[in-house]
Amino acid sequence: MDFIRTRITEDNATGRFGNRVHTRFPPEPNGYLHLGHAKSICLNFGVAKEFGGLCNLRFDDTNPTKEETEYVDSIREDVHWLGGVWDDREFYASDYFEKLYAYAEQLITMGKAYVEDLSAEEIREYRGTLTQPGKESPWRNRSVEENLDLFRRMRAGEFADGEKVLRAKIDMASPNVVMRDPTLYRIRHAEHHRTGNKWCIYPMYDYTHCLSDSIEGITHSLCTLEFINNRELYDWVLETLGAYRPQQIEFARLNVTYTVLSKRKLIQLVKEGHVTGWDDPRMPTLSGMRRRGIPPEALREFCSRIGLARADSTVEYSMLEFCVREYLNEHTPRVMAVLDPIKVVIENYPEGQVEEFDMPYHPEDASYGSRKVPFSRELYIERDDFRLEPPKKYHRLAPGAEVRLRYAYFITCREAVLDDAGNVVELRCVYDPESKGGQSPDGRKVKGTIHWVSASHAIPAEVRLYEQLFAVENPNATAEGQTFLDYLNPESLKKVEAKLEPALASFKAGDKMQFERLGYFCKDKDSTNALAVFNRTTTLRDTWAKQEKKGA
RNA sequence: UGGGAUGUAGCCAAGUGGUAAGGCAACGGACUUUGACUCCGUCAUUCGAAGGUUCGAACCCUUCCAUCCCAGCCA
Repeated sequence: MDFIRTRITEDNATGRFGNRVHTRFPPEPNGYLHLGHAKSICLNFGVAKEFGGLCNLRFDDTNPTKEETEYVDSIREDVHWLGGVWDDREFYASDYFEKLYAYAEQLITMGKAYVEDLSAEEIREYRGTLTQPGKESPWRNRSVEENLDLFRRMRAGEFADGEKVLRAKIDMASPNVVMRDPTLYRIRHAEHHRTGNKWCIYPMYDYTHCLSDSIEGITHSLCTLEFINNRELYDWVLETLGAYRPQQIEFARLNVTYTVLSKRKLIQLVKEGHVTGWDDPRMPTLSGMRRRGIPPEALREFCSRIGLARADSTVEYSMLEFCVREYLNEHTPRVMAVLDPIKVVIENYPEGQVEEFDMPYHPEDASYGSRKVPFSRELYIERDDFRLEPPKKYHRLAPGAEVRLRYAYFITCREAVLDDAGNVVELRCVYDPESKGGQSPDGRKVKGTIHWVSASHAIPAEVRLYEQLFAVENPNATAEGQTFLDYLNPESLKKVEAKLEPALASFKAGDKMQFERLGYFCKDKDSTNALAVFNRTTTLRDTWAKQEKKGA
């Protein structure tokens, strides 16, 4: 059990929150959700479920200049997709603006907040530095009456953006910079995606978040480590207002190798066109991963496997890959596709003859059923499954070598036809009619089994082969004069024209399947009636490739 | 150089005074009509370092070192 669940268990044992467990997932609708959010979603919704509690979905929309409804729609969809259930508890910080305002007046009345006339730059200067205390503003000791009047006029729109702010009166000498009279409200004459033009003053995060948690009766407010300094202010606001106080607990945010998980960087990738959009299958966004074919179950498993702690950490991408393969291996039909076709002619197979083989969709799960796959004289096999000069231990096709065509026949390569440039353009083979189904009555063994597709029955498709978006483990660690964009992987997307077995025609966009011996794929929404498009979610583990590479 | 947080294997991560779980990766091997899957095995004499307390320390104490976060009218 991780430290957060341990803590909740303790709180329940002491009855601190009356055995209630109520969490919330509080995204700001200023971008799409990504893998880092998945950790938070799994945690918040997971904890609530495990302890018989509830988890709210709350949009932290206090900055009208950055937030858009497009983002709230995508967030709603992504959380739901990942398995978050919030019933009717979909809240918005902006729903609380009126209450927040009343609390602010209360703070002023208590002499705990004041209207500041200093400019942003002056405030910064007065704040001091990390090693030097700040100094008090000349406006810090205005009367309650004057503060109240000014604050009301701020709300009424009498002042321009930046002219005034409301600050908490705490301690300009605090070693915690967050406590040096933090800004509570700023003036923004901007349209808000939900409240329109009703407001021109907007509350800041520190002030809004704690009160929103309080209003919703949250028990455990889980957030990432960088907010640990803000906890003192979180507690201060609620305590001085005498409001119900949830417990904030911080955990380490997720980092993953070969990717970036910062909204700023992701938005840049989209806006500058380095990817096709937020849902580009190379993006670590939930929508991107969904389109890539990564199932939510795999993401949830990943989140539970990476654990939860307070130490900064970077999880290897292979961990995610493992979870994806683990799930897809069990839950996906097998099918045959040739991505880099080379033609095979079976010389002793009658011209015009077509046989159909019944092949199971899943070798270990009969409930997947089967489909018929046509076999004929001319086939396609994978270019990589043939070598003119096979290396040691290569047990696929080569001149003179015999191999099994999956679920069909044994074939032996008689001859490779080359073009002028020396490229293999066709393989002339013979088959053993006795080996129908893939076994020979004389009991002879063939080491290799390769996949294939009947040439005349094959349907064409575009297959998009993805690799890591970044070529280095940590794109955030930039050398002098470089940005993370300098580490983009030029090979991250390769499109190939593939040949598919006919049964693939019945798959729909979003369907996931394994192309035997190649990897897991997902039919893309870009598919048209004329051309199907598939995304490679991930390859299969390939120990042969690894072995061969090592030998080379 | 103020304050806060964190250091256990290549990567995550348990462990909270009784002699270093587990997963991923890696490496061997078995099986195999997917070189997949599955299965078996190997992988920390040592827990950031040095001292100290104790019969006994990754856990307690002291000092040191390293990394991360904070000086938005962002969240």
